[in-house]
Amino acid sequence: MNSNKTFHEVHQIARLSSKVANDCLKEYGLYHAQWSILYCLMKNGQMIQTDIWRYLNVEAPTVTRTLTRLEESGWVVRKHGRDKRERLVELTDKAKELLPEIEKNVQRAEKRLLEKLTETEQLQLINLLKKINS
Amino acid sequence: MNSNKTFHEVHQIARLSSKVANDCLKEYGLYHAQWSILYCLMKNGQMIQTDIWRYLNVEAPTVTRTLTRLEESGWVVRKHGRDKRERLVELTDKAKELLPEIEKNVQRAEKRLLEKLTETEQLQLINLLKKINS
DNA sequence: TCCATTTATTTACCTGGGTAAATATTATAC
DNA sequence: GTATAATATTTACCCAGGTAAATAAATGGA
Repeated sequence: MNSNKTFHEVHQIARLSSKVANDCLKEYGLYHAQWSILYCLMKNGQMIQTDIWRYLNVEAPTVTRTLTRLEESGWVVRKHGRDKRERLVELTDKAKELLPEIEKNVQRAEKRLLEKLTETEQLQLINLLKKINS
Repeated sequence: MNSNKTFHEVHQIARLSSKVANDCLKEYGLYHAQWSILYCLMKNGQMIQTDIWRYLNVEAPTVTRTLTRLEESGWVVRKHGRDKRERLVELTDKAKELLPEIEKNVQRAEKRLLEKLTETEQLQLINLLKKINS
């Protein structure tokens, strides 16, 4: 009985979350899915596309499309590696310069998203989500 | 510090959630957003579109598009009311007949989504999500 | 060596979220 | 009564998720 409407509540929070994220990224011309890839590259350095979509847990075509946009807007470059099937993705200088500032903005936005919860509840939430996704 | 990566975790659970929902709706030719509207109509009876998007907390054009698909596939009908701006939406006989069975399927899918959590944790999660969305 | 299989990426097409602007109708103020 | 404002819906166009199938390159086995 208690699982009734789970989909609905998850759906609601997901839309709210991407709205808040998109909002704080707007001034940089970025969207939340683009940010998630840039964040990934900032923490891991050069990656091939397969690394990215496996880490983010999305499908390969989704990453292809988003990377195309990120390349067009000058946030990443893609090179061919020794294995010519792979594409090596890395941040541009513009990205390396701006990302730390953007990260701070995103962290503030995350705080706003959770501001109705106490510190304890915030920790509980993250842990429950991680447990489901594990 | 604890709010770091909230967007990421929420995003993950959201995709998992819609995947599980779509999967259990596949045999009826439905998608999760379509189900959410049908569920809404099943509980509330005839509604106008504004009632639907305000309840689901999405934008009007999103509901317009999804209703068009639901009408094409024979789940709902739309009529004009006394106020000619409004469109009254209601379930077809096919929908009324199948929805109770579909609801049971969806409830089972919701249980699968949460199966890694204890009963207590499931309640905690729903309550935390509701609190954020309130 | 050569053919079959695997792997990495892309293309085409579907659903579903958003915003901005257009349309049609109703409500309101003067 | 008529012009203006508000309301309900739609249209056009973004971004982002998915699947299925195509392409290209590398790997492996006979």
